[in-house]
Amino acid sequence: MVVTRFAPSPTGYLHIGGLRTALFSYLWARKNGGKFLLRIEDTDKARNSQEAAEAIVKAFHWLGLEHDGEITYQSQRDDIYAIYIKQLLDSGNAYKCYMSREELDALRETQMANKERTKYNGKYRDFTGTVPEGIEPVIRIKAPLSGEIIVRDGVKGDISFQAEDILDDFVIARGDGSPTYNFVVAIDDHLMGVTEVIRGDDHLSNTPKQIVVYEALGFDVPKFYHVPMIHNHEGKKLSKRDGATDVMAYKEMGYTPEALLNFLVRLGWSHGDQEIFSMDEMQELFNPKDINKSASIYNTEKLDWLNAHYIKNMPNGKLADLLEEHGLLLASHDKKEILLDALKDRAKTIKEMALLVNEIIVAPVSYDEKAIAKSFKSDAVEVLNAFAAKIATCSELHLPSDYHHLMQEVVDEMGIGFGKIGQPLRLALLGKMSGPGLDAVMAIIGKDETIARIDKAITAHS
RNA sequence: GGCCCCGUCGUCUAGCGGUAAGGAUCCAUGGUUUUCAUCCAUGUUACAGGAGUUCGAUUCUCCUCGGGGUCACCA
Repeated sequence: MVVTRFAPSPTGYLHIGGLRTALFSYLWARKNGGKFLLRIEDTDKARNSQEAAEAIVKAFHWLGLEHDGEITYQSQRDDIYAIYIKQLLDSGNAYKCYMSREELDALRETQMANKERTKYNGKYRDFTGTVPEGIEPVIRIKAPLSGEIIVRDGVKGDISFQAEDILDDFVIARGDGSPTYNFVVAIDDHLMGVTEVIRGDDHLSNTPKQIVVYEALGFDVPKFYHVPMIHNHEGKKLSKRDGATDVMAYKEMGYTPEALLNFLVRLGWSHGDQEIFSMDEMQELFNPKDINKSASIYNTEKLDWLNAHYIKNMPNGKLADLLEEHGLLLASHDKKEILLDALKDRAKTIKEMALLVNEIIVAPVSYDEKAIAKSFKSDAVEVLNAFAAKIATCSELHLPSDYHHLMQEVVDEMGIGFGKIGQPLRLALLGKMSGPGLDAVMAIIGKDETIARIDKAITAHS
């Protein structure tokens, strides 16, 4: 059974980087018929973990990712951690350290002055004398002082660390008794039955410490996959400014879950040349062994393209629902299908599409002056009047093709090219020179509105 | 600074000793379209540098350079 987990610290929302590791973990669990667990790393009790968890679950829900089982809150597991602290103390794998903050600071300063690595000096490791008064001791684990620690990483390969380079007897419980990160991670992953840890490679250098904990407790070490970071345009860690914002902001901006997930799954992972992945395909094809070793740069050009792709291929009913979330009520519009068909391959986001819809159903309040000067001369008025007169006499006008036939008739009768009617008509209906097919526009707004807009434009420019 | 990781078009990436270094995006051009967008076609652009190993290196090794991560009683 493959068990993965997503273990965010409660910053209050889920961002792009976190979402990607969550997605990878989710896909790998689903592919193997395993479990995808959620744990909130809130050993720092100052923050409201409940709120953070809700925000993350909400984002997962929007994207269609569901975690299995109950959410684990580290802040509620102190009694569990206490058992393991005691176990290590009893077995002699950990000890109380009475060094004061001042003494520790002084030690560091000396080491820095001597250009040495800053590390705890092991003063209380095998201490037998009398203990200082008035100090709440921290608990330190006895880490190996020499030798090699190998992290077997599924992405990067085997990585070797020398204990003397990176380890010291690090703190596993603070003076107030609360446990620290590297300690609880190992315990929780073990207790939750996590078999594969997929996380950002900023955790790579923590891993040897966690391995020390696993081994001190006699736990099996899980399989690790450290996925490279996502960088911003400057090549630095992603910050709020450049994309590490709340994932839900992408919903606000009009991106679809399909596009966002597809975009993220291809950031750092690939399956040959394939670009488009449905959720089913992702679950079928994802394998962490195909994750890249190098960091990637966050750039939304491809996200825009993917979003446009998914909008283009979306059933109209679903599209209407999404538009409704952006404040556009289309349910009662009798020409909804024509409208959506005319616009769905023109928008990069749902939000943009909502704007495009409004550009059609709301009459223009101004006209492109340059285009008016060029294409709205007296002969154009004549053509428009002829066309308006023609549609006024027709009673059954519903489809784009109905309007197209009438435009064709006018063109034929007057012996002119299509451009002679198209350009002025477009200006009259939309106020500008771009937009969807005019026959569709007219079918959407209807005969009366078409005539009204033609009259209005002629009045305004004669 | 110590330790660790990384280095193919601007960007996302394929490649796993022999390729005209492929795809996607972006950009440009052409076609389609009454317009714009879509769509289709075409095109510009990449193996960080230097030594090895080898008949042959983008691919393997080492060095340099460059970038990133991490060094807490934060997670």
